[in-house]
Amino acid sequence: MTHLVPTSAGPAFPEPAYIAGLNEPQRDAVLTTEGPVLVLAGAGTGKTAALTARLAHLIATRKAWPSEILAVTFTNKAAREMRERVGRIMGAGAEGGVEGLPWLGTFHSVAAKMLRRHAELVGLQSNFTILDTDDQLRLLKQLIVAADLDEKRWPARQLAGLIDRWKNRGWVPADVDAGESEAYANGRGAELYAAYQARLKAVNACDFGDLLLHMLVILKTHRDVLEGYQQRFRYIMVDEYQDTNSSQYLWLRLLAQARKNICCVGDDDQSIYSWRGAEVANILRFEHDFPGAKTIRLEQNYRSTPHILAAASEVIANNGQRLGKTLWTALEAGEKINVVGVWDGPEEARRVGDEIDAHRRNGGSYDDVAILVRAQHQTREFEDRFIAIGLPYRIVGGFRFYERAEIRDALAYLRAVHQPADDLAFERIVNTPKRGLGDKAVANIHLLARAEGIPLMLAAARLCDTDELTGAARKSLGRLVGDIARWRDLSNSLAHPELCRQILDESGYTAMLQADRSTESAGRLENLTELARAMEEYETLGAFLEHVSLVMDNEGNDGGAKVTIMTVHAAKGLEFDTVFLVGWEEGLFPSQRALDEGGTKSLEEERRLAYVAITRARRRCVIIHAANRRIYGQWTSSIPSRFVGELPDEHIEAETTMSGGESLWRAQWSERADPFAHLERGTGRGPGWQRAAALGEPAARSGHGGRILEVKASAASYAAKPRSDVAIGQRVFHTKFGYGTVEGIEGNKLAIAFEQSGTKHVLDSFVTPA
DNA sequence: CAGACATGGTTTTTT
DNA sequence: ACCATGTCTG
Repeated sequence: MTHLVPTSAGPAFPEPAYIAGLNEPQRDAVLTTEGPVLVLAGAGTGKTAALTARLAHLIATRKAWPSEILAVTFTNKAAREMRERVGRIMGAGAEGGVEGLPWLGTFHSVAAKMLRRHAELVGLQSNFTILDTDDQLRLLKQLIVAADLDEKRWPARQLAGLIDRWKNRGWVPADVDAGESEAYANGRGAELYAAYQARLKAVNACDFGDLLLHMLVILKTHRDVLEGYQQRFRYIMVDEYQDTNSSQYLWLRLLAQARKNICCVGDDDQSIYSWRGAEVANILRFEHDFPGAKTIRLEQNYRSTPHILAAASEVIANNGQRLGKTLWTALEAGEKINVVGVWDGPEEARRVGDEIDAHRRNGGSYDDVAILVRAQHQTREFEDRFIAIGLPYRIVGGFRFYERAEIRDALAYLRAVHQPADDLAFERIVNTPKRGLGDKAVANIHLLARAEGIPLMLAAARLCDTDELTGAARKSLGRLVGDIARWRDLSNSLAHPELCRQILDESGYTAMLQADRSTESAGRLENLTELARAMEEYETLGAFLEHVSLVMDNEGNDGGAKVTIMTVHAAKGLEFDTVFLVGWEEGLFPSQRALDEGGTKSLEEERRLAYVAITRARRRCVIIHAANRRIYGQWTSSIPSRFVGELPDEHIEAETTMSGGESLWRAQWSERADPFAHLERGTGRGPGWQRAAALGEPAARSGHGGRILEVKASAASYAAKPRSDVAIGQRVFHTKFGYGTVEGIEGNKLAIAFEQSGTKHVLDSFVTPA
């Protein structure tokens, strides 16, 4: 065991700039380079600053060459930010050269880099493909059918979820015990997992979980490889440690075992990803796992005003299992948190819109503002409203660039060219665009491939030499196989963006989109142009494909200032001057699902989510709850979130837009009384929304009933027959979207090309002939 | 093979 | 209510 003297005392030479700006605990985190260190960094306490300074410090003091440092993050964004900041501190020095670069990246990208070097140890070739969820599901579906299971009863999604969970725990198929296996298809879970792994190997591919799992297996079974990395990585740093899953944890522990210079940064109060395998226990257990570990707490918050910080702290204090921190700030008091009760969803959106307008009139920028929702579907309400009043916004998340069908098709072509054994890619493109190769032809290819144990591509080539296929199909398939071979040759001589364009043209894909005159096809063609352009930044086709499979983000920074609408999850790590926290109602936040099945554990995770949400705000935080909301098309009444009740009175300013309402509802939570107690004898139709619906029949309240009746009326009109006074080509006026031309009529739904806001589908009852 | 109809399932999201 | 997917039918 190596013994190195901890250097927690500062160096004798003048303090470098990267340390000068740090507070005491931050310094401690930077200078305690030896031995295991856990940095508990509360929200907004300068965690990234400390982490980057530490990395810079290790390099600047020559404790390690850059290439001897491993720094892992969870998202590409975090990795990018860290790289940039270290670059700024170090100047050109960090750019590489003889000293190499630090291994800085996401768990998955680092693991992929390692795995490409040792792929053969788990039966893969180093140019293996990394599958995304879509490919994964298609593959699983095939296996489910092959196993003679009803894919309705046992959906591929479920199996994918289970396998993912097992991989997150670091389990290979043999590790799955009967009890776990029982969860799928009467105990055939493990069997299908094994079949899936075999299939992946056969097509020289792995999924995301495999990147870590395969490396874990290699490190466990190949001492030389493990020792190589243990020697190489003198220092290991981990960001967002509370988000690590078991497999990542085991992987880290193996790598850190020899030198024990591991520094993990995280915040147990911000652990919000247990549903994808994160184990808060990893951070709670750190001191136990790494004996002699030093724990450093970063507690000075530089982000939020005292009211916001105090409110957030009070809410999170309701959780049981915590390492505990006391956040404080030197900032001025500022505004209290605004808690606003509104009538319904549309009013919530109106209110937020109005406040943002006011903010703007007072000289604020749209960029300062974020609206944080619990669930993605909540964004629609705001989108509708903001389009109507012309307020610029951006929605973060949702469908990503690389998940779009046309992009995935194009990538499949590239993959088929790059990696001939990529059966999933081949399958995807074999009849896209349509080239007369239907189920029968594809089944034939599969049959031969399976019989011979060869990739589909090869089977297809052989099939063309036989008489198995009829004339047209044979010719068509022959042409495709020939084309792919030709493109593969071309890939050696042609720049890959150009290759991409050529493939899209010659395969008929471009023509297919051009022939499609639907509203989306123009955008799809644009996306493909964008794809080819994006390829220019990568050295090789292989490098590009690796990037795509690991980096699924697409930050379009077009144009001017915009209000940001996103989920609380997506907002972790970000901060905004003004934050609107909307939909704070029981059943929505905390979510019904958390209330129904998770018990205290998932309720505490929801509370951490609330904590993350509040602590995104720098100066102004507005929390809104609505009394009525439309859930799956049904109008439902709801009561304010219990988290609203947990906000301390002295730090909030409550308000309601309903006559005499607010205090009544909030009071129930404030008194910590069971708000459902008086409902028990209600409809008794189960928890959540139904129960809440029984509360005081808000829809019947005088003065407000009118509005809800109005909405109900419009919902009723949905079923009515189409209007006779609108026709295709007619110019109409819509109260939200302005003037437009009718492009299509489906029942009482109209497709209208609006002059201001593009083509939308709207109900005919909302337009008048212009 | 395309287009009409039915079905089911809707928290959070990375990699 | 809405969307994506799967199945049936012409």
